[in-house]
Amino acid sequence: MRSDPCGLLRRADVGRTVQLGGWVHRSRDLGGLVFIDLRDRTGLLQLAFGPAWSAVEVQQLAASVGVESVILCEGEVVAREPERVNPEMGTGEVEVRVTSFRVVGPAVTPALPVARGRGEKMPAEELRLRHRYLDLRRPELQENLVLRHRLLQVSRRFLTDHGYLELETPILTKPTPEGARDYLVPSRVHPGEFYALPQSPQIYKQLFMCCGFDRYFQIARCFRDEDLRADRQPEFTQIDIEASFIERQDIMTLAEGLIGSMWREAGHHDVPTQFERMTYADAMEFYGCDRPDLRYELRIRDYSSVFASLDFAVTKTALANGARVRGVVLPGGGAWSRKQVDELEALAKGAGAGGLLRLRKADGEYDGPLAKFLTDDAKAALALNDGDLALFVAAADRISSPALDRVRQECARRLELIDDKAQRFLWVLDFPMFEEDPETGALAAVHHPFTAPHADDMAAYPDEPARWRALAYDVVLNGTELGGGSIRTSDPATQSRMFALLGIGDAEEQERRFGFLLEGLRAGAPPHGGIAFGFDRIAMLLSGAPSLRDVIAFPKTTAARSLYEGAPVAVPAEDLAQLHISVRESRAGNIRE
RNA sequence: GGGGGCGUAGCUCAGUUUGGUUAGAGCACUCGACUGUCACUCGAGAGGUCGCGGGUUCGAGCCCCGUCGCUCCCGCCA
Repeated sequence: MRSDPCGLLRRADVGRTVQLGGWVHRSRDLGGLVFIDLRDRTGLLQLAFGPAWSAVEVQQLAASVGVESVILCEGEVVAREPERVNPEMGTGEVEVRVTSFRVVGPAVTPALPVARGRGEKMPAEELRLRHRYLDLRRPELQENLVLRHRLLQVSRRFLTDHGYLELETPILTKPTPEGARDYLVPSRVHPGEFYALPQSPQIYKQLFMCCGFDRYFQIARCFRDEDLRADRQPEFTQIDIEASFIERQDIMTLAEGLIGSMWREAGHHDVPTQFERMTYADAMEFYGCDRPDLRYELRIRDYSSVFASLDFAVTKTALANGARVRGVVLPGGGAWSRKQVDELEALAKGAGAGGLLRLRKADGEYDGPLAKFLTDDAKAALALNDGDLALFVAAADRISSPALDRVRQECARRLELIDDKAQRFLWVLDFPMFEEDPETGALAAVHHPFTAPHADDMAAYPDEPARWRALAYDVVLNGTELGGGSIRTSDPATQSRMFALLGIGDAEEQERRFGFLLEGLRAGAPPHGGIAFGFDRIAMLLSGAPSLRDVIAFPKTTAARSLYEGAPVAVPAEDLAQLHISVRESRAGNIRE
């Protein structure tokens, strides 16, 4: 039916008679001559129709066929004369003079354009999703999905070559009370009981290790019933990895290799073989967040000692209460208007800070509420240059870190400090094992409850689990988390203790909720650990797409709906009855489960 | 759960500031002309529940209230 994909014909094919099939991308009817740009996933090709080589019926058909119709044709590949070469087309040196032509899939007028003119804006997201069968025809989205395919293949190849087995885990699993909300699936055979869709294959992959599979990976679909974002879908794909008889370093080396292979596949050949490393403590101290963007500095510094000597009420009180005064110095920020700095303060307040203390230096003079309190020693310690703006937050670290994080991100953007060509990969290491709820003091796992703490921390502070660091690691690129993992607790007694520290002290409850993991560990567990990568996010970064929706064929809207098929939907009462589910009406009168 | 933006022709938008005749443009579509175009060009035509509902008014695309949808962000995402 087809001798060639249309986008691959080149000068070397001149003289061949070819059979082609594809979609009418655009057409130009010049009266005596007709041109059609034929499209398939390999690209565009110009078909030419003229009285010298096309029969009258063929010319008439070509002139009347609508865009997006599917056609089959036959013709001869001819070279274009030099002045008629189209350098923007891969096939621009040739065209096909069509001798026979058939419309096999006539198309109604498309609801939104597939072929866009230069500078023409994209249709609204809602329409693109509703008419996804057209949107996915656009070369940009086709390229994204083709890249996605290549990234999956190169990952499978890399991991397979390193001895990893691709093993599958169930989609119908057990609800997990911690973490994100589960998608629940009612059981028909067991009235009132529910499966959950997996948030991740975590426990299964650890059991694989207990079973001796030694090295596992899976391109795993995961589900979380939380609110969406541009970079968050309820259903997403992760590259999930676990290995036995390994240490943290082994997983990090493997991950660096895997990332390198994906980045090379996407055309980036300058990925370092070893990524930079930073402890969580340093990341929080100097960047205010656990996934710093190293493309710019604007480091946060501790100015507590400078302020300790100043008779300034705000900072004095804060310091007396055990807080610190931390801040950033912004070269050139002194030129910003009052309003522009107010906007920064709004960001800091949005992150929980009471406000931002401002200090500006211009022509050797200091300006701001602090200025008249500054001693010569303080001025020397601050070391401001003319044109600098310094912004301080006097608060506990858990307030000042996120506040200064947002401020410095916005300032880096304003000061155009971000080199968008740079790729700064970073390992963030030694996350705390637990975080303490500031009100209740209750512990929650920072990574997850199966992560192993540093053995020496447990030994040094046996009764202060809040001080334990975890053998966890995140890999970060330019401020975006690509993946994260940890060495797991393989000793069942330690695992049991972790559950107890997280408030699940009751042995029976532990067995009920995590029994099948604990049993697996008790049956002989090797030391093991792993990592998982957010694959959609990686595909988004490598394709340059602005949204996860542009690298997922059929994504959900931010309200978690599919607009093309119209899911979710209400189901007939008899179907619900089979599932032993009754539905009550919400205030708005809409049906809700 | 909260906040911001958007919703006008098939698509992208103008019109909303200050309510006032028959709501416009470009692209797409239909018809016509055209033998080297490649965002072809030129001429003509058709195409509207101004998201939806209610209110104010002599009169609403425009003002008010509500609601729905899309989107961005906060919360949330072990």
